[in-house]
This record gives sequence, structure tokens and C-alpha cells, in this order.
Amino acid sequence: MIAHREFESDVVLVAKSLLGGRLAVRGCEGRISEVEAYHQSEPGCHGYRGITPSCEAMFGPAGRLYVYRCYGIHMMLNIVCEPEGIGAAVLIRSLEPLLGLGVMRERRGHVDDSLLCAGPGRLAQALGISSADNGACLGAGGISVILGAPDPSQILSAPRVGLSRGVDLPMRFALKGEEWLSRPMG
DNA sequence: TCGCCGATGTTCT
DNA sequence: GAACATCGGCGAT
Repeated sequence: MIAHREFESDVVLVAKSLLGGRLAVRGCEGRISEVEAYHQSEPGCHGYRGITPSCEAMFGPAGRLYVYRCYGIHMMLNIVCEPEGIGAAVLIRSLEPLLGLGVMRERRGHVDDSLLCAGPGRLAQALGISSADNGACLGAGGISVILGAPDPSQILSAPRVGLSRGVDLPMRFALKGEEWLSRPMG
């Protein structure tokens, strides 16, 4: 098992550090442009009620993937953070597509390029993420992540998208001037 | 351009 | 039954 100490940290810090970083999945790659943080201490998080079979992967170890199905249709890709035993993960919400555009367009049904990876369901579809990737270890299975080095003064925060609980917490993050978003930050 | 709505599967009440 | 970390199509502005 590969140690992923860089992800074994406060989920908000990791979420911010991912901005501008790279996500590579089996030949496709993108620049991470929008993320959300989830922590078991707040009610918007799947791990809020403790560990269950469906959210088990969120409880670590850090540096693994937590993939689940949303609204019966879309796969959501999360990177697990914090030491093992704590439920915390970063949802990747948008990417700027960089490599493997042809495959992504094919999987997405040849939509406009601006919509290839703009949204958690869209990017998972473009990258070919499935429930088989749940619990996978970064660096194995053809999936890898490189952290960015964003200027803290350039990071915007906003409430998370689509939740009914934990709506007051500003745990959605993107860089100022970002063009590759699922929706505007403001 | 905006907002509503159905699709679709798993979990919770 | 209802809720749900969404998306795309359709009809109304």
C-alpha cells in the first residue's frame, strides 16, 4: 500500500491545495478547477451518521477514492483525506480537459467542449469513472493526482452545490477568474 | 436565457 | 414512499 501523506491532512486544506493540480485517469488528464470539502463533523457529509457500507471508503485511508452513485445515474469522484477512521473527502466538481479529449468527447456524446468536465457527473463520465473505482488507491489502477500550488489570496469559497443540509458552510472552492466551473461561484 | 421536470438506484424513514 | 453532493431536454419568457 502506497503512503499518501500529502492527503492525510485537514480536508479543507487538501481541497484548496488541489486547485490547479492535475487529475489523470487511464490516459485522460485535466486541471482541477472546482472542488468541495466534506467532513463527518457536518451534516452535509455522507459520513455524518458514522461509517456504513455505502460510505465506508470515505473513512480512509487517505489518498484513496470514494466513488458513489448520485440520483441513480451519475458517478461522483472524491479523494479521501484525513487519517484513517475519520470520514472526510474532497469532491472533484470540474476540470479543464487537457489530455485524452477524443475519448472524453466520445464518452460524453460529443457535447460542447466547455461541458466536457464541468460538473461532477460530467467529469466522471468523461473520465470513465465507475463504481469499480470506489476504494481504489491513487497511483494504482491508472488514477493519479498531483496537488497544485495555488496562491491563497486567489482562492474563492462559496456554499456547496445541491445540498439541503450544511448549506451554510462555505466549503466549495475555486480560483479567482476560473473559467472551468460547473456554475458561477457568486 | 431561465426554470421546471423526469430519469434512475440506493438508502433512510 | 421520500430524499438524494445531477444532468439534459423542453417549454415559457
